Amino acid sequence: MNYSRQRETVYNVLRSTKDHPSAAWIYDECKKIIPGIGLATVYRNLELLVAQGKAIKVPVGQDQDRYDADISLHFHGACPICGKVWDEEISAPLNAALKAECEKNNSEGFSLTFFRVCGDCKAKQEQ
Amino acid sequence: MNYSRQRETVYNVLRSTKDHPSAAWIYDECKKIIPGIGLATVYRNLELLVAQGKAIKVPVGQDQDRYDADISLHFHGACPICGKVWDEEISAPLNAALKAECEKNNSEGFSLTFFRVCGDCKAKQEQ
DNA sequence: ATTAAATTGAGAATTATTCTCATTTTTGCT
DNA sequence: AGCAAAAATGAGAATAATTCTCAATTTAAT
Repeated sequence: MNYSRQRETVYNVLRSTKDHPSAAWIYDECKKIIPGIGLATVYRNLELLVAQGKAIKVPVGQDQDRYDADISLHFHGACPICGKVWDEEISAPLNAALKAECEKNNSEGFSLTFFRVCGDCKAKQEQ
Repeated sequence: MNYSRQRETVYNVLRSTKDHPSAAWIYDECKKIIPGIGLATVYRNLELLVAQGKAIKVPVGQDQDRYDADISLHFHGACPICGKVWDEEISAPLNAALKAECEKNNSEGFSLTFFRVCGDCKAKQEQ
């Protein structure tokens, strides 16, 4: 695999945030750095990063996929309305139990997501 | 909300399987019972069933969403290649810890999915 | 420098899902 | 049974995220 400035930029942009961004957001950020970058290039390199284990795709059952450069064992909260994704703190015992389970059944990985309406969407509902 | 044969059929088809089918598969099965049923009707009623809490959407980060009429507390395995979804057995302690966590942070629900290449895809890889 | 392999950008193509709207079905009421 | 309002449908158009194609450019080894 050869070096490319585009790939490096996609990775840097993804690493720059904890917001679990969508491909479209990453594309917009990359354009600020490499104005001529193509959307397909962003998708291509995100897919590569995931295949290489340098990023994960966070499935939330919304229209757009979310990406995360944090590949450590951690968990997500997601708003079922707007699709926003955040890191969710869970108890140490649960953390340990999950880690053990994952090792026991030798999964490549797992995804644990709690669904909860986020503050913004709750405010809009109450209007 | 009024009764409709289409809605009942969508629900019955979904309940008839443990395969976590896609909307397209459900549509094909429904057509065997109501040949003239429309695809939009299937989507509409799946969405309704989810909103009513009679089914869940299983996000697996693949192209198509998967649905499940089993709304009990349980967990999934998913193949990252073909998107197949199955029910995954986990240990009682983990089960209890998850239940507690969910109640503690009063989430509407959560999704726990282990990723593992399925037998079919593994066989294809080795060819 | 040269060349083969890898990567890109542009836009077309694909595909899952949602939307629109005229028509049909359901249901409460008489 | 007959009627009207509300709900639901089917068909196909519209939307939107993602993938594909391919000629042109860039990378990296010789």
